[in-house]
Amino acid sequence: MANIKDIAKLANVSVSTVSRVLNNHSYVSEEKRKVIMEAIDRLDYSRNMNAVQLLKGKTNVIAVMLPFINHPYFTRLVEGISVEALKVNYQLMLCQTNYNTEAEMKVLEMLKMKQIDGMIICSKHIDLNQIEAYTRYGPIVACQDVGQSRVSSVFSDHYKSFQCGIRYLINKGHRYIGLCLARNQGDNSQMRRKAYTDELASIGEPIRDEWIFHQTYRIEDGVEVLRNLLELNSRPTAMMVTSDQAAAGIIMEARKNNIRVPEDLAIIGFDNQPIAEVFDLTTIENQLPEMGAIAFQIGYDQITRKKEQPENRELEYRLIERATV
Amino acid sequence: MANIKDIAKLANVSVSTVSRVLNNHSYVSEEKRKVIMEAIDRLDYSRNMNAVQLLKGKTNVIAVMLPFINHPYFTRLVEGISVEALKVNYQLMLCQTNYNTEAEMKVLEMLKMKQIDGMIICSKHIDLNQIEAYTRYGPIVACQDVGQSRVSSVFSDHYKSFQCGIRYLINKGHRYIGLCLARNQGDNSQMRRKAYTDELASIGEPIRDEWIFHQTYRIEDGVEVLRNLLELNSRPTAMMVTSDQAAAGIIMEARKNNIRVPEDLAIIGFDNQPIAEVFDLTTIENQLPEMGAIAFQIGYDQITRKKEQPENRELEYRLIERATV
DNA sequence: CTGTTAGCGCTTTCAG
DNA sequence: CTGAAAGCGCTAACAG
Repeated sequence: MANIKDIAKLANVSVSTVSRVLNNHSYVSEEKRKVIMEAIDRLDYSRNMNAVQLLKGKTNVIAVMLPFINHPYFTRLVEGISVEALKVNYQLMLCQTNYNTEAEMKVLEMLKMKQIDGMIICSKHIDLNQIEAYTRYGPIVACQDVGQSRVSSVFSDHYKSFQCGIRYLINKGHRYIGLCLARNQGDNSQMRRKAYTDELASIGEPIRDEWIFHQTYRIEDGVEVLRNLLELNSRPTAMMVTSDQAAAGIIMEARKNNIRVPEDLAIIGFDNQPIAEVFDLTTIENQLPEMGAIAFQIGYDQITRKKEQPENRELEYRLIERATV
Repeated sequence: MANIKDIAKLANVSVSTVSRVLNNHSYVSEEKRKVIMEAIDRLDYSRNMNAVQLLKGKTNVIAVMLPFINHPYFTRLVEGISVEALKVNYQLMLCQTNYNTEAEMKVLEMLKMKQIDGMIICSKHIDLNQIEAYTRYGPIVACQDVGQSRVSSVFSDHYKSFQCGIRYLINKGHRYIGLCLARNQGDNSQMRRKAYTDELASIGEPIRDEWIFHQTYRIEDGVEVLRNLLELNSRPTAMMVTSDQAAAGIIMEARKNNIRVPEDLAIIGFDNQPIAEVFDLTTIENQLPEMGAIAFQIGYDQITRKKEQPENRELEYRLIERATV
C-alpha cells in the first residue's frame, strides 16, 4: 500500500503539502493540489487511520457494552446511540459481555488503551466503583441510575415506574400480584423488586416467592411463566412484567389455556416496545431510543468540549393504558 | 499518560525489555521483570493500542455492515458473529447503513484505511462490483449469495427455499397465494419474487400485484398487511411471508377479524425465529446464527492464514411444519 | 539476557 | 505557499 511519502515523491512535493491537501489545511496552490490528487489516484492511496489516531490520540470510536444484542431492549438502545453517532461521524464498537466480568473489564481496558474515546454501558455486572476508576481515561456513561458518581448516566427511575404500575393494579382492585424480573441481582431488578415488596407491604399482602420469576426476557420466557403459574394452587390475578416480550408470551399462552386477559389475569408490560401495541398491552414507556441518543450526546460532549463534569439525566416514564388491565 | 519510555526509565531498563515483558517475548530475568511490573503499576501504564496497530498493520477489529440493528434477522446474525469473534479476541464495529450508499461506502473505506481487518456484510444496497474492488484491502464476506466473485459468502438459497414453501402451499391445495417481501430491489427479495412468479406460473395462476407486499419486517407491518388484505374484493387463501415477525402480525390481526388460520388464511413465515414457535407458525429455518458464525470464520481464516481464495458456503434451509398451513 | 535503533504513517510546528 | 524535521508510542531486528 502506498503511503504519504510515495505520494509526495510521485507528485514532487513534500509530505506536509500532501498532508495539507488531504486535510484541506491552509492553502495549497491549485497546481500542486492537482498533481497530488492525480498521484493519490494513480497509487490508489488512502490514509492509514491508525497513524492518524496514534498522533491525534483519538479514534472516533465509542464502545457500547451490553450483555447480549439479541433483545429489543438493547437493540433499541443501540439504535438510539447509532443514530446520534452517525451524525457526528463516530463509529460504534459493539461489546457483548454476557454479563461476564472478564469481558466487561476488557471493554474498560480498551478505554485505557485508547482504542476507544469513550463508552456507553447498557447494562453491567461489575461494580460501579470498578468502573469509576476508569473515568479518568475517557467518558463513561451508563444507561441506568448510578447515583452520585464520576460515571455519567441517563436513566429512568425503575423504582417509581414499577411503583406506578403496581399501584395502578391495586387501584384496579388487585391484591394478588406477581412479578417478572430480568436478572436477579441486576441494579434495575433490585429497584423493581423493592418497589414490589414495598407496595405489597402497603396493602398488607405477603411476598410469595412462587409468584416471582426471573430471567424473563423473551416471548418464550413468558410462555414458560404462564405454564408455571398454571401449576400453582393459588394464582395471582395480575402480573407486573419487566419485558413486553415476556408479557406477550404470557398473553399467548394464557389464550391457549382459556385464561382471559385481563379478567382472569391482568398484565402490565415494560418498555412499550412495538409488540406492546400489537398485543394491546398496558405497559410502561421508557424512551429507550432517546436514552441511547442522550447517552451518546453526553459522552460526545465530554469528548469534544472536555466538559469534565459527569452528567446525570433522569428520563420520564409513563404508564400507557391499553387493554390488558 | 505514561508511555513505554517512562516505564523503561523508571525501571532502569531499555524500552525493548519493557516491550518484552509486555508481550511475554523471550526471557527476561525475573528481577527485571519485577521492577518493570512495579513501574507499570506505579505509573498506571497501559499500552497504546493505536501504536501497536499502526506497527502491526492489524486492528483485531472486524466491521459488520447492516441496514439497521433493530430487527431479529440482523440481531441473530450479529449474535452468531459475536460469539465467534469473542473466541479469538476480535472486536465488532457495528455499522448501521440504512441501505444508504454513502454509509455503505464509508465502511468499505474503513477497510482501505486499515481501521478494520475485514468486514461482514449482512445486507447491502450497493452493487457487488463496487464491493469487489475493495477485496484487495481485506477479506469481505457477505451473508447472501454473491455468485462467482472475489467476495466470500455464506448464504442459503432464497429461490429454492421460497419455491419449497410455495410448493408446500400448492400441495396443500392453495392456488391463491400472496407474498410479503422485505425490500423491493434487494438481492434476496428478487430471488424470492422469482420463485413466487415461477411457481404461480407453473399452476397457471396470474400474478396479482395487490397480493404482493413490501417492507414487511416487523409485527406491525404484518398487522398492516392483513388490514390491506381485508380491503380487497378477492383475497388469497395463503401468504408466503419473508419474516416471522410480519407473519405473527398477520396472525394477530387475523384473529381480531375472525379470520381463521390456517382455514381461511394459511401462512408460512421465514427464519424460524423464537416467535415462530410461540405462534406455532409454519416457517423456513435459515440457520441465522450459524450463518453469522461461519461468516466470521471465513473472514478470520483469510485474515490469519492468508487464505487468499474467497470461499462460498451454502447453508441448508428446512421447512418446519407447524400449525399455520 | 539486554540495549540500540530504525521504522510503522501521519500531522504539525517552525523556518523560509 | 512550501519543506524539513520532530515526534505520536510501540515492536523487532540486530548487535552485543
